Amino acid sequence: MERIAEGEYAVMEVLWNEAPLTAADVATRVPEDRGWSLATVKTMLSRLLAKGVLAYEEEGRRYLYRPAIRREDYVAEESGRLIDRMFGGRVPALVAQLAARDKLSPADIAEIETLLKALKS
Amino acid sequence: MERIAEGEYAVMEVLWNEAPLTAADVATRVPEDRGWSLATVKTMLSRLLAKGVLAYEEEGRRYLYRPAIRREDYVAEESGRLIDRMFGGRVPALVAQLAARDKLSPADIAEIETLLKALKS
DNA sequence: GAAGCAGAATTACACATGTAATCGACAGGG
DNA sequence: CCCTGTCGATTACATGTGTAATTCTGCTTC
Repeated sequence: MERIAEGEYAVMEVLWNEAPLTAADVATRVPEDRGWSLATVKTMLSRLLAKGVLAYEEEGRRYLYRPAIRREDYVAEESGRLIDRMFGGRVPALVAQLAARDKLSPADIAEIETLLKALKS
Repeated sequence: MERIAEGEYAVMEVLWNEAPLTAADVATRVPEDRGWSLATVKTMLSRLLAKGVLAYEEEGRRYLYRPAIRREDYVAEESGRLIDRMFGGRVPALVAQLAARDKLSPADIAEIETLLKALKS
């Protein structure tokens, strides 16, 4: 699966939330703070098509875009990459790091514990 | 803190493991599979200096390079970025994803549980 | 039917990154 | 003293990315 750049990812997010959409619709749904013009969004869409992570169907003269890959799959790949690179593939090392940085609220801890408990049965 | 590109990161890894080192020494320690020439390694070193994430001291005519940022800090920043982008900042969502993908061995689970238990006291 | 508008396609351009080669300075061996 | 190897510094060049503007083409509206 081709790599998706940071900006492109924002477009994918939109389409993972709602699809199919026209280019114009995607543009209105991209987070405000990107400050993108419609032209920029169209560039992103083309590049994502070229990467094969989006598909489209023609609706009259317009395209309706939709994701061609599943969000879970991409997210899994990216997180795997990070865990491999930064933690030698060891998930516990990641969790230890988060713990050391106080990134885990008591609620997070409880939630994770419940998750893990369920896994063991 | 400036962003470190994938390739540059490999150089940082070397120096986080052992520092200070000369450019030549870094080159020999970069993973084989990169297939980098010494020139490439030198480019990386310059760019990392420019980004302020490396420092050096002169030893005669050579530089001895050493990290100017701590590995933990950088790793924390990067993992935070990924968790924010892909999991809405929710660590349990990340763990759930890993679980759903069978990325957690029984040993991992046990290790994480121990970790979390320690946190609560 | 001409003019404009709305889509996608094409082109643009600067900065980042991967991957070097080349340059200019100097140190050490003959 | 000069040659050569070794440094860092500078330059190179293709591809990716952010961020558009421009072009081409066909539908709509006078």
